[in-house]
Amino acid sequence: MRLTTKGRYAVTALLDLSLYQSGKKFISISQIASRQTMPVSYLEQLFRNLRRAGIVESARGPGGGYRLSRPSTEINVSEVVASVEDKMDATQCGGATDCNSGKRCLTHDLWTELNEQVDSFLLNKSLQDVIKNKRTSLARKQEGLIVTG
Amino acid sequence: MRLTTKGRYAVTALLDLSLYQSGKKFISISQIASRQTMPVSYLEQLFRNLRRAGIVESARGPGGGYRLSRPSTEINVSEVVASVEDKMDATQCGGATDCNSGKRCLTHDLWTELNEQVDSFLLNKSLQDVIKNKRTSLARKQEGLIVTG
DNA sequence: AAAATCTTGACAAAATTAGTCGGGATTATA
DNA sequence: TATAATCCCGACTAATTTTGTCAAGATTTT
Repeated sequence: MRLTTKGRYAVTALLDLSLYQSGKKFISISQIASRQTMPVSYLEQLFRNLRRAGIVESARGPGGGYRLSRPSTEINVSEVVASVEDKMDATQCGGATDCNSGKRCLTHDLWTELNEQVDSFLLNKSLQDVIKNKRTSLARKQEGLIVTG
Repeated sequence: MRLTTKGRYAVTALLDLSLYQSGKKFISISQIASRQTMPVSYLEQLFRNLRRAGIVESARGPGGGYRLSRPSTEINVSEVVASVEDKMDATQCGGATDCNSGKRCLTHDLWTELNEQVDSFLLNKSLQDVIKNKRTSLARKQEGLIVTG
């Protein structure tokens, strides 16, 4: 799971959509762009990926635009980020188990584990969670552990 | 907490040091470079930062080199990464609480929380943990939680 | 027909990261 | 004291990645 500003823009754009989309209405890219001060053509690029990933639906022509294809409670941040970022492997060895002349490179498991950690965090965050700024129950439990553990 | 190949190189180099340093002997950069196939001059740059951060000690002249300034159980991955990476703020708004005309930007808390998550993971991993490829007790507890919900 | 909007691929600009280089300082050893 | 090994430093360049633009086209509503 790679995370650059691209992924962050995508999440922000979708949150904007969640907030301003009433019912099944479509929202145009230019509206989002002006509200969130992002370049229109860059957003177009991102929405292309979001649509292919089945996260948003589109309609052309006047009155057209984009809308979420599922309720915001059913879309998690991980899939949003993944849809716009290129794949990265955090291990830097192609994920191969024999990356260091027959045996795993020293840090292989470390980065793999970190990756899992980040991904499970984002998987458990729905767009709605972010909007309500509410921590997931998973997050709360983990925080508890960090304190006591 | 930013994480690029630079930070990963630093961790790998220190693991090499942990593995090949016997007693208080110093290990030269050129040895590490050839074992881990990393450019000498790039390693020099990293070790400069590691030394300033108090993670390694150095000695010049023949027989000189670097050694850990603490046992590998007392050095965590987070500080290693932080010592070579420039500061980044994951929130993309300077960490200010009023990043979006008076109120926090939509994703502010999300990225802050993720950041904390990653950092606490790396903080709880010592170099020794990585070498032994053993999961920290924290990690085990978190994994348990993920499974049980 | 006209205007609004998405769709696409290729391209360009900017920023970041990775890595180099030359010269210097220090220290052990012969 | 000379020599060689090694760290030390700042500035620079090269490579890569990310960010963002552009032009032309396809749909759809009015």
